[in-house]
Amino acid sequence: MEKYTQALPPHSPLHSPQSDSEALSRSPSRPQPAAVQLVSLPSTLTTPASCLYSAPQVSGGPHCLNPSTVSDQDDLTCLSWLHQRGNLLPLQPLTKITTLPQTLDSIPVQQLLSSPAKPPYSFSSLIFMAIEDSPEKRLPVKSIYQWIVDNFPYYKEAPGGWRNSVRHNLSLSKSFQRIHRDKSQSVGKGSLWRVCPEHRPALLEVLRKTHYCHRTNSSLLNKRVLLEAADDGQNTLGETMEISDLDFLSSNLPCSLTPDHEELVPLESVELTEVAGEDLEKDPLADSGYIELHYYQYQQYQYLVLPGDSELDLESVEILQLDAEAQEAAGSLLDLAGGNH
DNA sequence: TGTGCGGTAAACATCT
DNA sequence: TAGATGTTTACCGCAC
Repeated sequence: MEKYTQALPPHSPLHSPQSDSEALSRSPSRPQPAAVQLVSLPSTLTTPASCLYSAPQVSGGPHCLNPSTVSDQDDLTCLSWLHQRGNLLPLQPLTKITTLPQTLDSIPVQQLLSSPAKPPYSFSSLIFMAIEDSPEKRLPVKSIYQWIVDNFPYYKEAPGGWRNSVRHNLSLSKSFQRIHRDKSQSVGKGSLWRVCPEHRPALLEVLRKTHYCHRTNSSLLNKRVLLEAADDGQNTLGETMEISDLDFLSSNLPCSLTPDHEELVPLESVELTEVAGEDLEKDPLADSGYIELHYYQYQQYQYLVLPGDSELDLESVEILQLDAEAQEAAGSLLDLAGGNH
């Protein structure tokens, strides 16, 4: 069993409604008073699907989210969450994830991702992410293509017209600047493209909103459905459940199947070791302006446990994660977090 | 209904 | 010369 913790600023501008994304795996629900939420997160999927659940499990992953490490980030343009997630596919395999097969373990990842959905991100966002994900923060158009293909398999099989759209966006959008290559180092065709610094916050905002909109539109976020499924001893997706306390884990039902005969985590066999168990009684960060998230690993699933008195729901957590990353990327984490630092 | 935005297609020019 | 790259225009659908 592994445990991951990370502290996040609770009052970001994103902490409001919710966004979506990898969130597929963490279907949101409003927390009951003094409740602990548990979310099982399949973690066996490998790239690119793993990014759906990668936040806590990628090595060094949360560093960009942890305010304590902000100062370690010399590069304020860091979008290392792109690296942490591996990609932003979370929004893509929605249909796949929501229709988990009988036995997740027995289904090849490739099959799960056989027909990825079109990413909700605009081409501007895709280009932005691609460029930001590059070490030099500048890329030739060809590398932008490659990044998109690598991170969004949808485009691997999509007709070539999207490349035209990428070029169209690069040329048309004021958010991107063309940098003429030094002839001395001219290798290959074309110029390098970079993100126009003054438009970067706007791009981040668009990216965040895309995240948000997609999530709020997701049926996965329908708490009622989840609760009803729970009442039936079922878990709609094997992803989210809401419980009153941790005792539930050791005492409640064995896993049951969803109407789709999805295989769920056998809860009765889960042993959660709260490394810092007292945290659940009183969050030592309660007055610090941060909340602490507890991640547990059990077999192929991960569990996220929130303090019961937290006013955050899972969507908010998701939002916070993205937001914290985006804020840091923008170099304005402290400002957006309300100066709790 | 008008407007803005994003996606797509196409034509054309330029560059390697 | 071919293919990649860059620019521009036009059209469509959607959301507000």
